[in-house]
Amino acid sequence: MVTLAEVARHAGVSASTVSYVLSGKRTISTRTRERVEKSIRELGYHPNAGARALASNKSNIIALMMPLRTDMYVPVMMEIAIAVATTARERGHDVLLLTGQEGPEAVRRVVGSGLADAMILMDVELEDTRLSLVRESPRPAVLIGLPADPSELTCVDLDFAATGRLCAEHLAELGHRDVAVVGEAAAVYERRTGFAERTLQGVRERAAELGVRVLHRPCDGSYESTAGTLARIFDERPATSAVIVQNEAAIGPMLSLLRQQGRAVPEDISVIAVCPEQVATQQSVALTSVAIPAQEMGRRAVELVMAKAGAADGRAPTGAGAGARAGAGTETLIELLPPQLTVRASTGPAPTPTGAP
Amino acid sequence: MVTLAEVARHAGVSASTVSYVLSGKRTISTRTRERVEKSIRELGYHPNAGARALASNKSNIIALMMPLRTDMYVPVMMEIAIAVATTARERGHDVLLLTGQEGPEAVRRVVGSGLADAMILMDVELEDTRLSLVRESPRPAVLIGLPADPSELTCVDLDFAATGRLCAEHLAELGHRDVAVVGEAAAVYERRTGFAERTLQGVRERAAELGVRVLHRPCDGSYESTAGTLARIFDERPATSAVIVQNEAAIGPMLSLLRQQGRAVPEDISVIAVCPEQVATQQSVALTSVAIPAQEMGRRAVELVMAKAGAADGRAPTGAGAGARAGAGTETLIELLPPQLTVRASTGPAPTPTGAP
DNA sequence: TTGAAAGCGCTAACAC
DNA sequence: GTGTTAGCGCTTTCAA
Repeated sequence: MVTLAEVARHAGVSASTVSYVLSGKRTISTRTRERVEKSIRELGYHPNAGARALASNKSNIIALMMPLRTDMYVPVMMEIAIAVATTARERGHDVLLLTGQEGPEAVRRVVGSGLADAMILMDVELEDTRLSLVRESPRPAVLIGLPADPSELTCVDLDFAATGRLCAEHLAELGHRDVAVVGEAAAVYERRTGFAERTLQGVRERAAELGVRVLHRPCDGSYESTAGTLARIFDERPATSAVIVQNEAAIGPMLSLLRQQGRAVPEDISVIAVCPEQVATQQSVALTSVAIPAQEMGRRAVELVMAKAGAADGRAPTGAGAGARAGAGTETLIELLPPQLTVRASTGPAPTPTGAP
Repeated sequence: MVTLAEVARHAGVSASTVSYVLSGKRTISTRTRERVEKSIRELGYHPNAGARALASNKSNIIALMMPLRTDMYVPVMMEIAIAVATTARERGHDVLLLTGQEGPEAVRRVVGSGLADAMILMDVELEDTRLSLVRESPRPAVLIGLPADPSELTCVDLDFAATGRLCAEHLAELGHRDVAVVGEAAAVYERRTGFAERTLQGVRERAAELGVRVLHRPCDGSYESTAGTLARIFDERPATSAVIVQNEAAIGPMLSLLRQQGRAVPEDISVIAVCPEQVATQQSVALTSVAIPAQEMGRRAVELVMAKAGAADGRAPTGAGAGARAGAGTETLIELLPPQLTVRASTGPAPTPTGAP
């Protein structure tokens, strides 16, 4: 294994010079730099990660904690994870993958061992057992999702309330007066991240303002469940002319069922989905949708967590020995990404009650 | 930050004793061990990962390299990743997530820096640019997937040829004589992992033996494409009474289309899918399927890579200074997981050509 | 059964 | 602009 010392000898300089060439924390003459870089290349030198972490007290690793549950729509998780990994690499960091399996303990372990410099937690629940640990952690953390009590935390999420409002508005403008919401499974509403409730609240709020009636039904996403949900909706509100779906699994079955029932989209019924772009465009009808900006969420999470890490480094101007907390940051910061509605082929004007115009 | 030295002082023992209590590499009297463990608990000690890696030359980290492309069926990737992470944790390791973005370079970086002790590569292509690096790497690696030339490599994959044979057999036993294969997108067959070809070959081979005719058509999984594929199939082989689908995206549309065409499953047409269990069971008809054992693949990959790491450690009995390679292992090892077919509601006896029995 | 001490490879003062 | 050097916290001989 090639060490920094060997590179130094090979280039005829001191170890610190090599180190500074690598870090750029000191100005080096072009001549020296080039010599060092040449040696590095010729010897095939790679700085040892462990030694670096030990000496600098920074691992250049961000821990990403995935949810334990798998009832979440997986592609979104994956897309976030990939965005996190990509963004982190752009900024010289690697990503450590933690599953929910280990539970809150993982936070302690990773932070305590100095394995990671920072954490990103996905799929945060309203009452998340990891939160107290995060608040006490000396390392910066960012949540993807919005817990019931976000105080002292940094959170990134889609603005689901605005999403709901946007959907209601779009349909109202098209003249719809009876709108149904096909939501997530009932269990999601009970124990979970709250995004479902927030969307629904947004829909109701704006719909009320615009004189649109809203009927909400949860749906577990299976074919049967979707059939049942649709049947109930048209049973209870025969005048329903538009559906907002916030449940990726239910989209396919729903379109299939509408087709079977002879309801044309969008002539007889309009459909808006809250889902990733890919899902919206790959259906039998291209869906008008509000995108779940998975990539952006992942990217912003990394940016925020690294900003916090930087702030923590910068602070405590070497000498003020008082503070106990290293500076994970105590401020509450909630970043809600603005929703964007893309009109495609699944929404159109409300059908006129009977016969011709 | 609590260090090992502090724990030692607190427990009234030497640093090495604490270290050995932690590693179990030396017998410690119960009395001493308990005292040390108590101190560890009371002080909230966590061994520093960087220092450990530096001193022991092992990071206890496995790198997991994900594919760059996203046209792979994502949930399977995710399931493998989670299985890898879980299994690794059970064995005291963490997982570093690498995306394909960085390309082969990532292999060099991670191995060179000692950041990871071993690597697992997912979604290996037939001609994969990472392979030469892997062969030369001093650290053990395991591939998930089977490249064209697996020599000197360790690979885990589902036995897709056997999968194809199993499907052909099942349908033949039910009396089907004309079978169609709805496959992956054409692009997949051209540039990719070869699993699609292997399945197809298995189907053809066994079908030929059993006197069953096979028609294969690629399909990109969109609704339109699936419709086109189905139309062609029934056009060219009106007697087709069974379909084998190896394309998760095409399953939903296909069932929907068959329904529209008034073809009942399984009375008029039998369907077998090659897909994860979850996908098979969540359709409008529970599908007879061969599972993609994502979890098992992830688990085995970790087990194999750790076995190789262990072997590399054990070998070179301290003194035989000759060998250059650290012992990543030069033997070729291919582990093909046996497929398992689960009969559900989508396959049944072939319909009799005309009218009654 | 336990201690003492020599590094592991790098960073970051501190000197010049 | 560059060199010297003292650690970072742990593992692991070697010695008792």
